[in-house]
Amino acid sequence: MSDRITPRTLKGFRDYPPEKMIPREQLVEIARRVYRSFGFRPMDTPALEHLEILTGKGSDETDKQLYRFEDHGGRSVGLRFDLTVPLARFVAQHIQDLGTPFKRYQIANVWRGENTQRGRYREFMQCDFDTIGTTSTTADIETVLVINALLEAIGFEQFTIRVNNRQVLTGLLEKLDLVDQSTAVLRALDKLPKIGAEKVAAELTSTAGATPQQADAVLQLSELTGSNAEILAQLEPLVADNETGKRGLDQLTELTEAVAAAQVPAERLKLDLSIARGLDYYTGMVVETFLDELPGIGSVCSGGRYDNLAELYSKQRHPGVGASLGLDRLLAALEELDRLADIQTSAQVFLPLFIAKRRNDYLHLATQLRAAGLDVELYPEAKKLGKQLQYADRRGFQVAVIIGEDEFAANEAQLKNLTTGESQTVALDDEALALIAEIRPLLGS
RNA sequence: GUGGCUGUAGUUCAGCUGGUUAGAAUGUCGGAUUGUGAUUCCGAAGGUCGGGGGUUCGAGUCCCCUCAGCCACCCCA
Repeated sequence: MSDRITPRTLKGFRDYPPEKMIPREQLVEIARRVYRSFGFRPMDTPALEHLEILTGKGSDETDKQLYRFEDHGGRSVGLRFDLTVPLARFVAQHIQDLGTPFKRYQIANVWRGENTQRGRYREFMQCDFDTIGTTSTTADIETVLVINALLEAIGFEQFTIRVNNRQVLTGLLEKLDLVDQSTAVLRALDKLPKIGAEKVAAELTSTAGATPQQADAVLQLSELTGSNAEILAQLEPLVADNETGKRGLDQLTELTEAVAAAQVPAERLKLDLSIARGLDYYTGMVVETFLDELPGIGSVCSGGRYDNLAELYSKQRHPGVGASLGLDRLLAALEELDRLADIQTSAQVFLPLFIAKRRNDYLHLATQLRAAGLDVELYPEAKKLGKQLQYADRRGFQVAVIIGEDEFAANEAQLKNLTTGESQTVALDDEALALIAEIRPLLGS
């Protein structure tokens, strides 16, 4: 019997026991609700795609991380490593039927064979929302509003949405004749908060081939500080003689005004010209979101505008804008801030199986309560009442409905508030209406 | 992918320079208490010391490989 297989999971892949899954499902539920409230519609794509769909982009980095293999029919296939590439394929294939603007959300797992760290796994969930087929700045603005609504709905009040516009940087690079090196410049700039201006300047000269003067010129953008209005004012002379840069400035101005008009507290939106985002397909607005209480955890919601989503798969141009909620980071943050309620049950109402012979009566009552919209768990064994209540207590049930022979005889139920320990006696009519009415107020919060 | 740290009951950890049947706390289960849940008391189960190989009279302890976790680089959610 020693040749039994050791139970284990692959590196970077995780099991989700109920105590992890319950807050996870709650977050996903919140995200869905917020996305829908802005009119985004659900969609999904297969986990597995033809390899050339995924490798099309050709970046070495994604190529290294891609899970790839041959399927049973000898096809080369790969697991999706993000939701953007499958969206591009989907749009190229179906946009005629969908019409534009196409607003979608997609919450699904993706896989990357990279090295693991806390909060970084090989299988993880992305919660993306995008608006495809419009270049309107209104869609950019709405993206910021969705991020704000998302974090509010999760229960955060202190967070900062940092916004930049790629065209500002692109304009500057045009002036400096560095456009060809934009990817290297972006990656260097992205490290600014981590390694500091000096090292970024060094990387700009070594990797991006900039002269020290050019590096300084690029870095001066990120040194602009002050209120949003002050930053915009300082930016104006820097982009004055470049069309691209001016467009970026105009869009940023429009965005700050619109977001304020939409009642987002002013301190939450911060123009930050050092926000770069390493991905080179962004062409307009870029956005990252930080929790003020835990800035070190990184951006919990990031995205931006891209000019041509499906260029690899279609002759048509499909501009779009969107962002992705970092579910795992957010869960890690909530855990660290001790904001995860210790709920280990799906139901709130606990029904002990007190008298074994009365099982069918309990089942009947549970059915009545469920019909009234209450979630009820009936204990499956007629163990001692103390044990059953202990089970309910440990799992975070809010109320227990206790009915023994005395109560059955008197047509009563004992309604116990498991949080306070108090009990009350409630008459048990044929439809349990009085009981239902008494349970409801106990399930607040 | 590169480099560093770590790995002992479900969980958090003890285990001195290698030395007989690997401990504690907590949790789990049972009982004291066959009608009331975080208290108390009693009892039980639970470990091939991550896995494999080697050195040794003897390895949880030393060496090698491997797997997993964490950290940095890289990249990013």
